Amino acid sequence: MSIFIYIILYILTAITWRMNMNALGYALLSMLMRKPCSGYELTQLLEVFWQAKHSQVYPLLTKLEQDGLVTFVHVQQTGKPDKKIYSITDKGKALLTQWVSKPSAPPVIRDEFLVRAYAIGLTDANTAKRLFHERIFSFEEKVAFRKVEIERMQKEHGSELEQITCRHFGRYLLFQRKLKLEEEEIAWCHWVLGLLDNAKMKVNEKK
Amino acid sequence: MSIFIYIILYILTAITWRMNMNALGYALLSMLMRKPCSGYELTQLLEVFWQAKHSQVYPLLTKLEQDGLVTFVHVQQTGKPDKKIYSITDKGKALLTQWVSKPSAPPVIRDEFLVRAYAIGLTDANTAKRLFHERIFSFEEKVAFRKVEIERMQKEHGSELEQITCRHFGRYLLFQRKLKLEEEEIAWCHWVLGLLDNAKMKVNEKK
DNA sequence: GACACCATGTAACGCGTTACATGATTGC
DNA sequence: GCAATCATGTAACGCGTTACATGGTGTC
Repeated sequence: MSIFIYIILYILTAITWRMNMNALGYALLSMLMRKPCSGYELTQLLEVFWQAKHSQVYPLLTKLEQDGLVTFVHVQQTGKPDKKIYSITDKGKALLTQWVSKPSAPPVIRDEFLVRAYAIGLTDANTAKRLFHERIFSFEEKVAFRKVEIERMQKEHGSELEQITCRHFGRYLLFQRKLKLEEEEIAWCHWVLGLLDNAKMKVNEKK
Repeated sequence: MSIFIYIILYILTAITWRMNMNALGYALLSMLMRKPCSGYELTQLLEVFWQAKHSQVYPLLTKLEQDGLVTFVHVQQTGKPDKKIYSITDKGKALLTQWVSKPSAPPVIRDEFLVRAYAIGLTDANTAKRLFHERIFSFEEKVAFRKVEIERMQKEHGSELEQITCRHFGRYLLFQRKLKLEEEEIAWCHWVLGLLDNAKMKVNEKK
């Protein structure tokens, strides 16, 4: 009885091994669900997830194509280099669909700034403030950019955007999430700056 | 004239090359500023930054020791394996101090769940909801844990904790940040669940 | 009897980054 | 003239993960 289960598991393992699909592979497939794209465009769009480099994207697309998960057509352009436009296949769509409802691996987050924040006591209050102001500045840029993107989406697609059936629904969710988290990061920086100011005032009081 | 600059740059490069310090190295140094620790303990404490494995921590500590940035003493224990307690040296402290005020590399964030959220349109509304409920559950656990840690710190160190001079200030900042961001993540999930419910209601209206 | 915790290490492998390589067009 | 944008690729290297290895104590 359970032999069948082992056979199925074996086949699934074999497929997984042959395809060696990692999260980036699925990220590319899910991007291609929205619309066909070139490798170059995918590299830019991937920014909603994380910043993968083209040197990783191009070879992976070749691999996905070999595994029959995507196909591409050559497109000749004038004044610009030629490109390959990739589309997801039925096989790719099936693989992605069965992957979506599986449990997710815990997120990987590595942020140098947090180490600096941790060791902030090694600097004077002014340097500390400078570091947090710089952090705020870089995140405000991100927030501004994110807001533009969200508004553009809302103008283009209207209330349809907030429907699961909309092709851009997933992208919209991620934009909103990034915006929230980036704003929260800024709020945290201001809170820290407040603490640093309190400390300064107390020093002045002592004088 | 500019020859001096090149010599300085060369020396700095040579030092950097020999020490080959990455963010994890500085993370360990900053942990050791708070108190001497074993490699095992450092691996647990590193959780505030990101989850490094012991297989990375132990060899790195050996390297830091060879570079004279940390020292260790053997501590024999009964009922438990022996351990090495590492402390930061003056050289390590100096290196860390000059690193803290340098600009930070952009954070690395890789989260599989976001790919699933992006491709959520491939599943039915119920599966989608299940995925977001699971996400909420795992983040609520983190929030609860974080709150316990913060309260423990506040009880132990009182209002001194909110002073840059406190040895635990950095750690406190990071705990508060994680808490805020984790709560924001949960809020986002609830927002998404709201959208998914709206969609369902509209389907019902059509019936 | 199995599992989790404490504690330290090594080896192999795969993923991701940096750098090398090419080339036409548009804007400052 | 220089940099940026579009567009695709390869090669080398280092970081980080998984797995292998050991072994005593305490808990279910």
